[in-house]
Amino acid sequence: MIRYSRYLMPTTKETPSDAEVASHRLMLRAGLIRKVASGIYSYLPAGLRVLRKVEAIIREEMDRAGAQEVLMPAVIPAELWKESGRWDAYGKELLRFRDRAGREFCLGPTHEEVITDLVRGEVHSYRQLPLNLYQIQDKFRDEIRPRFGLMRGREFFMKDAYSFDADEEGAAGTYRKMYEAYSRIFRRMGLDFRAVEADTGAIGGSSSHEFMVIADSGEDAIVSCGGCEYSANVEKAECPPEDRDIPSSPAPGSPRKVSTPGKRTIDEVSAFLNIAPGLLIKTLLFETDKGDVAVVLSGKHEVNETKVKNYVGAEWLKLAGEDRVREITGAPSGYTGPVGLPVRVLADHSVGAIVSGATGANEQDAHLVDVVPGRDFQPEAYADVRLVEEGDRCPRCTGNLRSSRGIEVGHVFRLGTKYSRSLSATYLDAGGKEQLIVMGCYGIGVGRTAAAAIEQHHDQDGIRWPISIAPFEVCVLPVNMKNAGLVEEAKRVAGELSVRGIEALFDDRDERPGIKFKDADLVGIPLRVTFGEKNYGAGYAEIRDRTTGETDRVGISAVVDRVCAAVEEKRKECTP
RNA sequence: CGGGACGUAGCGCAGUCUGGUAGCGCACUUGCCUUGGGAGCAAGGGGUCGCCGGUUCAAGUCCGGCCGUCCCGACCA
Repeated sequence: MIRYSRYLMPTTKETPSDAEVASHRLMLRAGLIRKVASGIYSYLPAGLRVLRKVEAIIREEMDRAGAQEVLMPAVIPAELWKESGRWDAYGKELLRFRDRAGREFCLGPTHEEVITDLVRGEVHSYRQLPLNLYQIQDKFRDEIRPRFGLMRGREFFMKDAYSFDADEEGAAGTYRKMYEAYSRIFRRMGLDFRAVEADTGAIGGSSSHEFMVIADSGEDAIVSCGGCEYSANVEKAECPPEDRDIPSSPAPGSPRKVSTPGKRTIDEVSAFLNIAPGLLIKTLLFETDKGDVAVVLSGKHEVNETKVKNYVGAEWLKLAGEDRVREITGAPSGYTGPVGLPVRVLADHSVGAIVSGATGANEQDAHLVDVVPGRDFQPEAYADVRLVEEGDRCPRCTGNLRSSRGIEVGHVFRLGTKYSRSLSATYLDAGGKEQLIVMGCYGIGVGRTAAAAIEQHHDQDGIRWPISIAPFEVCVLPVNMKNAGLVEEAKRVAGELSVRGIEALFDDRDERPGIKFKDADLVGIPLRVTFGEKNYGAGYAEIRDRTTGETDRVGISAVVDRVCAAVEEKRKECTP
């Protein structure tokens, strides 16, 4: 039993001005965290309790799935990162520094290098595989823009696991196991989530899923099918070739140039020429480390830069600036077209659906009409490079895609041999032949998961923690501290609850009842036992459910049993 | 890094335009009062006005530079 009067949980009535989203605001107001610097926080006692509970659930499920916990250092020598090639590739997010002797180090943003170094030193035989190691540890990423409190911090707790298998088949099995463990973990935290297909980004590897907690405040856009299980991050979501929904025959001859003074955007050109946006061939120029690329797609769609980047195989890519557009096309942006363009042209499938369209003339105030893809310009390929849209047909079935927003709380990757190759992690197979270890990696943001839970579980009064990760399960609240008998009785109940394995907060502060009620709601303790004077005089106390607001008047002798039953019930709701 | 905003007591803000003794609410301390949804009365404590420089008799206020913070974009657990 913890006494509130001695507990550092400084709640505030006022909202800190720099907190925008619910989880950030409520974590500050409930006295769970305090900011030290941008994206860097101290965890106060109750906040730490939440994190420890999240960690405990992760630990149990990782152990159940056969993983073993280790702990690696936050400080990592540069040599390992140079060996993997990421010292240069990872960019400014990697916080680097030197020790007194001038040796280079970084604070680990992720631990593929360290774990692979460990494993290559200890694992030499197929008999030692598979192996799955994880840790829950402080990470540092010098984020471009930290935001939303624990949602995107620079220093944060992450569970990161790394698996080592003899072959792809084994790795696929481990991946499935982790996928299932993750599903159990988030279900136990009472979260509404989806596992979505995702781009692999800087971590690399062959395939991956993100675990997204559905919330409007989420930073990621995802789509999911109403008819089947398909769901994906919009970065990744496939857009299969479309039917030619606007039948027409190609105009004979060649494109005609028309004057379009001052008309640069799709909407302007579409209105001016009276041509549907779907028949405009939008042309975007990109600069990449592999050279300039023009991407053409239907004017009704938007380009997906991740897909372009992956198709080109580029490390980086950016939309060409006004100056570069002029250099390449001889015209200001808004008049770019693929006809006669002196750079490689990549076409989205949607262009293949256009029999005859209009596009920029690479000349100020002019566009071309009667442009036939394949006749008037020849793209190097037709590929999927557009952004998915709500209502698109599902790539797996005949259903339609719905869009929503999500918070990425977990990410699982199949890494293949990316790191075992660069760091030479090998083993001898049964035939005595040297083989590369096949790896996977699996992350969960601990603080972010707690924040995501608040995003999904709060109301105007405060947090409504799922009991599995609440800082306390029950708040025992004597309304008047001057009434010695009442206080004694409340204290006895809080003590007995503790003895019966329930985490109770005893609000023994000499505050007015309103303040205590507000704080209990704000902090989000799932159950509250109230000892009021009238009820106490009649031999009763009250049990109130934070989520439903339901209140039961219960005889004092039955309170402990009733609370235990209610806690048990709530714990069950958080069982997968 | 590009765009926008902000920095005055622990928190929320006013004062800055138009230079002239630094204010309000909450919180905090003490006393009284009150005890079922952030009460009331009274008396207090708490500030290098983000930092450095400049203009001026005089700078929170005007000018210059720097630092920090938040929001929108590209990156990620």
